[in-house]
Amino acid sequence: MKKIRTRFAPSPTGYMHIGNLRTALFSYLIAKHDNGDFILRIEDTDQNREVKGALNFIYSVLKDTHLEYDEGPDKPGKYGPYIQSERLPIYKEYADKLVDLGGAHYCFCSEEDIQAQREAAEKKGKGFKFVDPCHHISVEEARKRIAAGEKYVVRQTIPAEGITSFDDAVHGHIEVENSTLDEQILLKSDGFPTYNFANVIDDHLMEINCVIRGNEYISSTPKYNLIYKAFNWDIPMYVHCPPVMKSQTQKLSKRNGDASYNDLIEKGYISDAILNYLALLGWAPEDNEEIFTMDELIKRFKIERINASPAIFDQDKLGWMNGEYLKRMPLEKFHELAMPWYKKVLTRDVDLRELSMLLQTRILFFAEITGYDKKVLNEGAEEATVEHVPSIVDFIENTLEFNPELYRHKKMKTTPENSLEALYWVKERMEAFDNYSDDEALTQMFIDLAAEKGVKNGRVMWPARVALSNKASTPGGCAEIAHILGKEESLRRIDQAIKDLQNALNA
RNA sequence: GGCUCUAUGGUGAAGCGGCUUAACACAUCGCCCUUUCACGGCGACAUUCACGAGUUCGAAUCUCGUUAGAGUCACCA
Repeated sequence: MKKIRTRFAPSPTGYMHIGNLRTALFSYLIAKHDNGDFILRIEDTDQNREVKGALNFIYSVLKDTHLEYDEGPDKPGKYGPYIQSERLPIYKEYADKLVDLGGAHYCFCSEEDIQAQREAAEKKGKGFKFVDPCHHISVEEARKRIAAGEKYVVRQTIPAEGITSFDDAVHGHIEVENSTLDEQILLKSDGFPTYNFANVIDDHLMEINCVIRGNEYISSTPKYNLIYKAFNWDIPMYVHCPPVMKSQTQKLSKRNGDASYNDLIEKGYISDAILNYLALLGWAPEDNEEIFTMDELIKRFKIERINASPAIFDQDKLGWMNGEYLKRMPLEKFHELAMPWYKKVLTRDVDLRELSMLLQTRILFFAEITGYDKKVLNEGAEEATVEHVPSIVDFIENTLEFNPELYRHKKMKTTPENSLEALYWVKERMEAFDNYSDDEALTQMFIDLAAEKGVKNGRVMWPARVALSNKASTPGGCAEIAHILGKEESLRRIDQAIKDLQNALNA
């Protein structure tokens, strides 16, 4: 069998859609599974949509996701150039050839003409299908008019009758009647090809023999096949991937402000985790494993196991997977990644390594350190509401608002009253204690204290933790927090808590 | 509206005609561990595969229809 060649062909829009990235991943995996080539091609045939810097953006995303391509604009191969706007003469040449072969014709209709036809049809309440009057202009005459400077487009010629079919690796055999196909424009009046034409020409010229793309191209695939046939070229294998949805009825989209790859990175998700999660959207391995390295994915990925139905993007599961990646990495690595996030919210001189140790098993993604905005789509509501999730470590930097009710805990058997008593004990012990960087010694100190007073651990530890944080839940218990805060600050907070509690109880 | 695709729990999904009284994972809810939260451990969570016919000794699995959703019908990709 010939070496498999797949391609990823994004438009430079400056935005990496999750569904798009997933298509790139699948293309990469399919190629590499069989030791094939993965090509990057830039589809920039619409000059109106040019976005500056978008090219570098694509390179950088592919780089940090480790989707390494064998050929691309910045990695020349023998099929270049890999940017469509640099291939204009090629498309012109093949368009003319296709006209000669009877697969296309020149058309001189203006957009206004067509628009008028469409409106007339709509008025009558009929479905519109453009019937091109230029069909009957002979090639010779058309070329004369073109030579004379008339504006024109090249339009695909579709046989009036017959059926065009193709086989899709995920959807099976698909048949369409030619009469339902539109005679789409192949070469625009500005001399640029449309996507519909350029992708066929390029795929053939670049010897792409396995085309992996989104589901939305299924309906135009028969038209592409007609072009392949007119040229008498080999038809590639097709793999049409189901869409990635945000809900049953809505696609994930930029317009709705849905998460893109970059948004996820900005929230502190790990790129490996994102890719791992994406692989599982619409694809399933043979066994029950879910956490895979890229190499494992390459080994296991089989086209037959791509699911045909749409997949809903589940933030919760992504979060879980990201958490798994965080837990599995060495503490050193976690600490290094967490550092920039700490810097955004913590200026106090505290033991950040200790903090990393506590956070590694507790956070799902790094933005939990700084706090973040979360979009909540309520049942039936059109607009998502934005909720701010506070930082998980906010109590370290700032003294949070005092609330005596936090001291009341049924299971710990604590009340504001007996907490005040416990805090006197705690204050005395902590003043006499010095080894704040030793978690075990610190914990032992609390345990001994409880034992001496003849109470359960919780009776002294719960009040201590609340006094140190003013929070119902914190990463780590009183010993860890005292460690992080250090002796001086810890004592300051205990004193403050005692004062606050006294005031509250007197009032 | 025409054409095309899809349909297993809240989510991702396994299942490919009998081994299924439907795996596994996320979420949720219990319980245990425990100085809170988390981690970890244990357990609960679809009598049923959108619905209706049909084929078959036997169907989530095959066929047809219905319904629902999505895609497409641009000088966008």
